[in-house]
Amino acid sequence: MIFLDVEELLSHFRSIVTYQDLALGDYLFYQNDPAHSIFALQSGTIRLLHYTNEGQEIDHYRVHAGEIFAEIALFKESYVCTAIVEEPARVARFPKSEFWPALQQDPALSSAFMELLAHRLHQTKIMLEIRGIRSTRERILHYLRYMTDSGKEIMQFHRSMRVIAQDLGVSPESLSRTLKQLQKEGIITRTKRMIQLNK
Amino acid sequence: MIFLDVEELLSHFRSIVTYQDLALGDYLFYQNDPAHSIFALQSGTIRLLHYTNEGQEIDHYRVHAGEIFAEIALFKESYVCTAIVEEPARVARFPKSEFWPALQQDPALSSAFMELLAHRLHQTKIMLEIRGIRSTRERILHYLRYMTDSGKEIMQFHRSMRVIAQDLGVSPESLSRTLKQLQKEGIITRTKRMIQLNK
DNA sequence: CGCATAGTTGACTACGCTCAACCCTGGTGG
DNA sequence: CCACCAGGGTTGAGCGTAGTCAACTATGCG
Repeated sequence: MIFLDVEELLSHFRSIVTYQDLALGDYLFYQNDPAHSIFALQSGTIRLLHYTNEGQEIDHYRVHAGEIFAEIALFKESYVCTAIVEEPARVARFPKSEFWPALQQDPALSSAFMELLAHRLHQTKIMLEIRGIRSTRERILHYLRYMTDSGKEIMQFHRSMRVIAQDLGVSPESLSRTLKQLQKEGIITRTKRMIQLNK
Repeated sequence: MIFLDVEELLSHFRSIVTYQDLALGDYLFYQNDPAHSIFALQSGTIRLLHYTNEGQEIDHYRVHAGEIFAEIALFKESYVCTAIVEEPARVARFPKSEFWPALQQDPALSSAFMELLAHRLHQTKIMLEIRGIRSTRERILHYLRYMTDSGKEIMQFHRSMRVIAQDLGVSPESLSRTLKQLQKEGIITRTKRMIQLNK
């Protein structure tokens, strides 16, 4: 049994998972609260941050639909950061008190979860590298090359252009222009919802 | 027993770890090779990439000194990417055949390793978010805020400016100028090897 | 003491962001 | 069935910022 996506994790733990709807501005947990659960975000956006001694907010990162978050809570007594709802969200809650023992008792489950973490780390590092590329053009090309290869020569995207742009750390306008240019040069071909890289 | 850094991992597994020196251009492993070990990089730089069916290189990311890499190999039959030495490197090798059973048999070890992964994921996502900030100035400020808070108000860096610049996805010149500007505005104070954020 | 390297500064350029208008598509209701 | 609207996507114009390349300075090391 191997799960590499959130869906399988959810279905495996359906008996312990509870769901919760949150409104904009809600706090899901506060830094230093007892670390009681880990979560998967079904929809919406959540911002993780922490506060300095002087009370200043330090941004960590945004969590988007489909992501697991607060896994670190598994290993800590209390949350290391605060979770604020940025777009109305639905979260799935895995209580640590049940989730953790389940992992401990089932080596297969444990290694599957570990694999999930390792896999996400890998993906995140790839995106980090892509965002490190200065030139927008090159950044987009690297992104396309990476995406198209995992997706077999072609990349069809369910995600909107503006989300992809955000992913790349580029303005939507820049993305649009650059894609147009690449198309003009014959490097890619585009149709409705897909981009093909021409070898 | 908890390890959150590579050193402790190395010392705990010193009996199974072997060391290896690599020259520029060497291949540590090839994609599709049987996944036989995971590694920690002691010094140098290694580039991970994979090849498409047409033989084109697709960059994944660079591994720098102090990092563990190829953890995914633990969960796969074969390597998903190729490792090329970009700067002469020294690597520590953990053979999967010994490392994996050790994890399986020792729950404490297993959860420590899991924590290591979760922690790295967290850090990487934070850097990803920072690199997503468009304005160089803001990017640097966020970076400083994050770094100084974990490190108690002050950030002293062993890493060179150009490495930090690379970390931020900014040219060294830009970093230099921006720091100077921030200093002029009284937002930071700088000495030899440290930067302080003034509240 | 001098060389090598890291860091800084300057001048210039161009890339990409912003803001605005516009177009196009799909969904909805008359 | 068509008209309208909303939203995402594209284009245009202008500007500012950050990158590049080069020279120069500071620091550390043999």
